[in-house]
Amino acid sequence: MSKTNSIAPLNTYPTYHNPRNKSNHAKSPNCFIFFRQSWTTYLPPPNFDLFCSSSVGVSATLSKATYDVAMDKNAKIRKFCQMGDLRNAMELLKRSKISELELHTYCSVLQLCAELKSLEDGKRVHSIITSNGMEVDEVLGAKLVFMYVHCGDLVEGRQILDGILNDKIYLWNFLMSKYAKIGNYEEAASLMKKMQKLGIRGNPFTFTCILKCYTALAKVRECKSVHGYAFKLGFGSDNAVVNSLIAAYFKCREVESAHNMFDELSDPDVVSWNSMISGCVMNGRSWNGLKFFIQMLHFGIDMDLVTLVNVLVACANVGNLSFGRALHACGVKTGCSGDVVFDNTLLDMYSKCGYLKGATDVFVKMGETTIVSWTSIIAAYVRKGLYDDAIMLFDEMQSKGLRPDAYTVSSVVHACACSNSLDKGRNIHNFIKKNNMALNLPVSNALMNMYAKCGIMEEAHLIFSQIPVKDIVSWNTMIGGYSQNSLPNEALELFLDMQKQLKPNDITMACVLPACAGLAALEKGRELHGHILRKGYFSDLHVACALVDMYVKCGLVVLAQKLFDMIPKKDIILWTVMIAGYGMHGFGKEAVSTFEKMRIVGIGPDDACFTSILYACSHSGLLKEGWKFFNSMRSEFNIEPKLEHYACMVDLLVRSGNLSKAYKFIETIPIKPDAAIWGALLSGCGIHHDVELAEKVAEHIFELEPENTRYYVLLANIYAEAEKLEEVKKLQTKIGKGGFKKDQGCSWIEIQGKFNIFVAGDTSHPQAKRIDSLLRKLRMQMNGVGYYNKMRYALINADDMNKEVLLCGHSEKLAMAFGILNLPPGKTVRVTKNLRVCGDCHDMGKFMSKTTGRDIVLRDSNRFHHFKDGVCSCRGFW
DNA sequence: CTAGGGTTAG
Repeated sequence: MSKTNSIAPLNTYPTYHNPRNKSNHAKSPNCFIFFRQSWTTYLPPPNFDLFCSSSVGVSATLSKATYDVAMDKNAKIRKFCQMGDLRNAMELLKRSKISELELHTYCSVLQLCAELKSLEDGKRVHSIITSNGMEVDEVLGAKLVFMYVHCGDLVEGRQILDGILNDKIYLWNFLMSKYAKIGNYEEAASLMKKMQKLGIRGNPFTFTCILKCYTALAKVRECKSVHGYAFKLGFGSDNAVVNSLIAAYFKCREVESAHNMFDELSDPDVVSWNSMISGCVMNGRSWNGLKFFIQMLHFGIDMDLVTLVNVLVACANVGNLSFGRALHACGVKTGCSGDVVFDNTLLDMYSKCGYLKGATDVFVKMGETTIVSWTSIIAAYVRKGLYDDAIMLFDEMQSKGLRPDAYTVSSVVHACACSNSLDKGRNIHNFIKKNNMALNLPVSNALMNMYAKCGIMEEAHLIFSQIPVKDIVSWNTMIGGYSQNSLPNEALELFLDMQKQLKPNDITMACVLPACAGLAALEKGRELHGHILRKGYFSDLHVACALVDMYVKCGLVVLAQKLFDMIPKKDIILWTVMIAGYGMHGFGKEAVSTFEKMRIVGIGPDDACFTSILYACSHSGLLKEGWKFFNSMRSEFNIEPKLEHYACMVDLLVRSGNLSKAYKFIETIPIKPDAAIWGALLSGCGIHHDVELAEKVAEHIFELEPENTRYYVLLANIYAEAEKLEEVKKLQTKIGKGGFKKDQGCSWIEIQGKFNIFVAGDTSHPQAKRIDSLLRKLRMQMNGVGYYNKMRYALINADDMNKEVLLCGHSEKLAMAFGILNLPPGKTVRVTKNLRVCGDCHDMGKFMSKTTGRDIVLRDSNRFHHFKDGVCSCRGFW
């Protein structure tokens, strides 16, 4: 079976929304300077007497003498604080008597502790305050909260805030924003609820912060409720609040609400426009995002760095290179180019627009590179199929001392998957284990995909089973992996498991359908077709293609063709599937005309497509056409034939009886022929009874694949037909001793969604007697009209030799008979066999179709046989 | 003293 019949790569993943943890860029490294400047505004109030006679009791009772000393000490400590000398301030504080210290001195020290983020000193001041018996009132409490929160002890800060019930909004906001920053959105939300309970009015900061939290928690209803509350308090026209709402709605996929918010803004600023652009992009409406950008320029709003970054992403998504170049120019003009984030995004834009040179140019000119730059340039090489370069870049990056993150690793694992580099893949897997990155879901998914692509499903499954919370990509990857590795049962089983937890999507369909195709599970396939129609997945080319392929392989070519005709934009893979489909069913002329139609619509054939058309020609005996296509590969399309193309040509020669030509042809192949090519010739020797050539050919084969039983059986049959029974016996003992892997012949038929599986000589089936008597009756009739029992077919597979199965016991006969007995009259009997059909069963099929008046479609491991009125569609070509 | 919009992977 040619490889081309499988559909395109199935693991194209859905792009789904990933709420990002935004780093707060406002926290620049010079925040200390910022605090030092603002701190000077917190110098002691001018009227000290007034201050002392207020609620602070301790100093109010001081005598004039102590007062002066105290004044001196307090002033000294505050002086140290002013200069940022925490050490001396602390020393003096510790050495001072309770009676000497004033509230404001404590405040100054706490402020400095906060600025220097010295939690230890802060705590000491706190304990001094407590042991001094100072009342922690609103002023001192606020300062303590500020210190604790600033130093990162949110729990202590929260506790003090709860105790003093300060209604200073900034303190609440401060705590809330810190919780948001560390990702503890639940705690932030609980603060918000407490504020509401206490009747503390929020301000714009409160709302922007809480919206961010609820968005991160994906709480749409809570966002809406905050929306209502903020508007009730009169913040409906505050740009920051409305901008936050726009972002929140977009991230919750409430696109319409976001647009409504924007429309209500009387004076949208650059952030509002940026929010619209990014919102459109993240909701898959990049083109709309670009429109907003143009509109924004019409309104005279100046773009900034964020604008450009957003628009570049949109541009990358729509793949518009020329627009991207214009944006590049904008970046230079506005001074954004040179910024790492801008350059990273620009690089990625070029890469996604397919312009690798542009991406590398940006990369080499970058002064500063980050992990994102490297990941992007690696992904750029992967996108172009330059997998080895990508892997090299990965190594180079590490030698520069940059540590790959989950993004980088995913890209490189993907490169290994695409290039079938199992060894490199394993290396990176080890790296991942060492760095504890296997906990990252996309990384695990990428690894599974890599192992699946390399055909190691056990390894893939091990990873799959260790993922605690699997997403739809995990399931799809695993199902698709089983499908592509010819493990359709495992694929379907997993598909059932998946549905207990998740709803399948379009990609799931494209992953399961090949499993149905593999098993010829028509009922299941139809069920999926229904689901696809209800969900509107047919518009996805991958899905449509998989559906066509499924129907082809379930034997319903006409239906497959109808679906094929309905697909408006066909790609090369779809055309290839249809051509291969016709080929499998022996509709060579249709295959050729489909190929020509494809040429007319301007799609150039690739090498896989040529395999399909050559395969079709050989299976329909189209000798002349076959050679024409084969020769055109080089002359017209500049495609160098691969082994599989040569194999088709050998097949074609063999089928048309040109055995010696085929032998000579094999000798001229510039690539070393494999066992399959010689095997095609060997079976040709069987059909044309050429024992001498068969022996010569078999030598080549046994050298290449000494453990493949198939070829021993093939040769044994050739000997059997030539009545060289001694030779047959020799081979039989060889096979018996060899302990070779045997393919057991088995056939199955699906009736009302249930699979009935038959193996050769099986008498355990509940209907075994009925089947047997039907077959006996048919056999007698056959003999009566001149068919005779052809002993030469008796050795069609290795199993037969061991079990000495009688002719009549072949699994495909049993399955066909079972179908005739159990399907309503007029319904086509569809049987699938895992090996090639044997000649006697083929005769039986033809005869059955005539005497019972039934259409029988038999799919074997090589092609389809449509039995109708005593004739088979293969016309002897199989 | 606290805020709203931004880059990389499958």
